[in-house]
Formats: sequence, C-alpha cells, structure tokens
Amino acid sequence: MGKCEQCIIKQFNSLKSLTKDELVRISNCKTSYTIKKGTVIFEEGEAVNGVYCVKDGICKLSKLSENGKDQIVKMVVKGQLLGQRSLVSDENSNLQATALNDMEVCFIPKSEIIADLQKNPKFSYDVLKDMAHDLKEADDIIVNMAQKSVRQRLAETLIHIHNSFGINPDGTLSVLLSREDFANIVGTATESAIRVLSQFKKEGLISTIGKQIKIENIEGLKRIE
Amino acid sequence: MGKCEQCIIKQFNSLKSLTKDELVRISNCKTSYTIKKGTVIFEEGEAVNGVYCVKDGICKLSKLSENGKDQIVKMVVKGQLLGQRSLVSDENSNLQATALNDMEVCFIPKSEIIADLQKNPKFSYDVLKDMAHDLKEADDIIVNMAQKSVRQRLAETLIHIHNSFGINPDGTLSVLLSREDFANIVGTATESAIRVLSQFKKEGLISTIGKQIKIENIEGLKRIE
DNA sequence: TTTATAATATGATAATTGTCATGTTTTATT
DNA sequence: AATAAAACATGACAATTATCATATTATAAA
Repeated sequence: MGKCEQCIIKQFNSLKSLTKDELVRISNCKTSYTIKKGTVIFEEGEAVNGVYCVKDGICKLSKLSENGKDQIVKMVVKGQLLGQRSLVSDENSNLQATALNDMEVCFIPKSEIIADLQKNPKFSYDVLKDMAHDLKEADDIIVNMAQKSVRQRLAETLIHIHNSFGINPDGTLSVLLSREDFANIVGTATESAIRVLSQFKKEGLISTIGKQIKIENIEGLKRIE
Repeated sequence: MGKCEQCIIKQFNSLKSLTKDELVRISNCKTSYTIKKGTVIFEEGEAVNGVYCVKDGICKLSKLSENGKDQIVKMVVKGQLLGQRSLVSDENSNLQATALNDMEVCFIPKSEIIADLQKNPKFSYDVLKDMAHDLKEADDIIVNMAQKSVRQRLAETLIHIHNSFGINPDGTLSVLLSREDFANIVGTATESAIRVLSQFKKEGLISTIGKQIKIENIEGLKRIE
C-alpha cells in the first residue's frame, strides 16, 4: 500500500501541512480502497468517523427530501478531502455522500487525525482556510438559488464544471453527470433541466455526444440572463 | 473602555479560547464603538481588516444582485463574531454587512489576531468549529431554497428567529425585521412575503402588533408543507 | 400639525417552473 | 440478439411565484 509521506495527492489538500512524523503515523492506520460508482459512502444522519482523501474519482454531497428529491450541495473531486466538516464538529453528517464514478480513496480514522488538528496549528489553519472557502462557495450558491433563474443556474453549473473539473481531449466535460444530477445541482425538476439543456443545444451553446456535454460557446453561456 | 479579559461577551464566541496574555494584548488595540441602524459595516468586495465582536444589536450579511435584490445569507447577533471568514481567507468579503439595529461592537484588527490563529491551536480549533457550524447551516439553507416553498421557508424563518434570537416579554420576536428583510431572507419578492404573512395571520398562526410579529401557534407553523 | 416618504397591503396578470402523461432512445441484462 | 430497465425527451397543463398597479397605512421630516 502507498505511503502518505510520498503520496502526491496530499499536495492538493490540507494534509500537506502535516509533519513527516504525523504523516507516517497516519499512513500506518489509513485504509486505502476502491468505491464503486453509485455507492453511498456515508448517509445523512450518520456519524462519519474519519476523513476520506480522494485519490481518484468524484462524489456528490447531497440531501434527500421527503418527496424524493436529492439536492446536491457540493461535489468532491480528486485531491480533495471528504468529510472534513464531520471531523471538526462532533455532530453527525447532514449530508449524504455518493460516488459518481468509481473512486479510489484513503480513509483516515478520526481518532488518528483529530489530535493533529488540535496540536498542529499549521494543519488546522489550512483546514480552516479550506472551510472558509467552502463557506464562501455555499453563500454564493444560496444567493444564486434565490436570485437567478433555472436557465442561469444551469449555465453557471456547466461553466463551473468546465473550469473546476476540466475537460476530456475531445472537449467534453470530464465529469459525466446524468440529467437528473444536473437537476439536483441546480435545484429544479429533471424535466426542466432536460428542457433547458435541449434549449442550450438548439442555441448552439453546447453540443452533446451521447450523454457527454461539450461547451461550444462559453461566452454565450456567461451572457445568459 | 472595557477590557477583553473581563468582557462577558467573549464567553459566547471563540475569543474565550485566547489566553489571558493574548486577551490583554488584543484589548489594547481594539476599538469599541457604536454603529447606527442601517449603517453598512463593510461592503461586498471590500477587504475586511479585522473581526467585530458584537456586544449588542444585530446585523445582516447579504449580497446585492444587479436587479436590486439583496439576499440575506446570515444574521449575526450579540455574542457572535462578524468577519470571521475574512479573517481566515485573504480574499475580500463576498458579502455586505449592514446593521439592523443600533449595535455596539469591538473591532479587533486582523494583524493583531491572525498570529493567535496560527499559534494558539485551541483558538483556531474553536474558530474551526464555528465555521463548520456555519457551513452546515449554509448547506441546510441551500437545500431549503431548492426543495421548499416560500410558505414553508417563511414559516421556518419565523421559527428560527423565535428559537435562536428570542422573544420580548410580550411574546413578540425580539428581532424586528421589515417585510422586505423577511423577503430577502426567504429569497422571494417583498409582495410575496407580505402575502404569506397576511395568510399566516388569517390562519391564526401569528399575530402582529404594529410591525412586531408574535408566533401564536408554533406547532402549526412547523406543520406547514 | 402638515407634508412627504417609506412600509405595508392586496388585486390582476404574466412569467417561471413543476407535474403528469407518453414516447423515444440508450444502456444493461439475459 | 432479444428483452427489460433506465435515462432522455417533449407536450399539455397546473401550481407557484414575480411583476405591476394602486391603495392604505405608518413613520419621519419640515
């Protein structure tokens, strides 16, 4: 099994601020494994007893409502940590985590890393910065949900996925989502998301190759009001 | 001027985790003053160069849109810290802070407190917990905005204000908000907020004494779907 | 007090979005 | 390859919410 000290992935998250000794210790207690697409990593209301360092793949953090809708609040991709908040607050998770592709993760038990959080100020400052960033993003989402139309939100979601998660060699978005996933990010009905995407296609803003989406006119998407 | 070491307010926020020495140092560089109702404390895009410890009063954190709407993301009340996030991230504020009543605050310059954040793990762990809590709340708001009706969100807002900010001796909500403020919290048009409140009144769920709102049937409000 | 200004209120109507029905295509399974 | 099951697509209609118009109150200013 790989060692945390030598793992490149940690460069992308707060684990980089741990000392060599801390990393060696964590390396010895971590478990590294694969998660199949569609697997629920943890459920809403569950106590998450550690953090997942995402080495590959992508997952969604979402919340189910009584009527069966599933609002996606955040996506966690390769390089990021999953379950950071539950690490800090002793409360149970308010969100469900589900793998959107096959993932490769390392699980670090809470007991092992919580001490570092309390003793290594550089590490905790790093986690703090991360959390501050997440909070800013969450605030922006609230404002978007309140002030923008489904059409605008969907356009912005496409741009965000394009910019933050990248594209394949053929120009399609590297993160493959179902229409339902898009609806759940934007906070609308699946049919509405489908309709708007069809509209974008008609307007030449995007094109599709099967389920894959390619942004054809990013400036056009940005201009949507 | 009061001394931080002896201030009772700090018990309610992360400042309680500072050492006596740290508090004395901060006490010497803080400025304590009053902010009139309606004053903009800091604007969107502005660099906030410190934190405000709210000794009395209440303010809103909001974001303006092009069409003149102002989405309220969070309210900061007596005992809490305002500007925590800007303390951590070097980015400018994404939100505007505006006093909703006359406020009494202490301003602690960033330069003075940032070192404590990096050196005092207990303090930074506390700030971290606070931020984790804010993040959880923000996530919940996103989900509510996506999944619930204006009627439900307004009912929940009333309950939240009742439970978190308290009531006056006569039973009215202690935080006095305009109908527009309610609309901006819920993320709807002012007219819609007014209509729903009128409806609640007709149904006997709330009563009003001038601008003041009194919850008459909290269970009824909770039951709204 | 009078006047002006802002906040609250409510109707009428339009725009957006959701829901249900139904058909087509894609993908998975036998 | 045949079948079943998902996912995608689109029309028709209903529900929710926004917008505009216009009163009516409150509140502040002269």
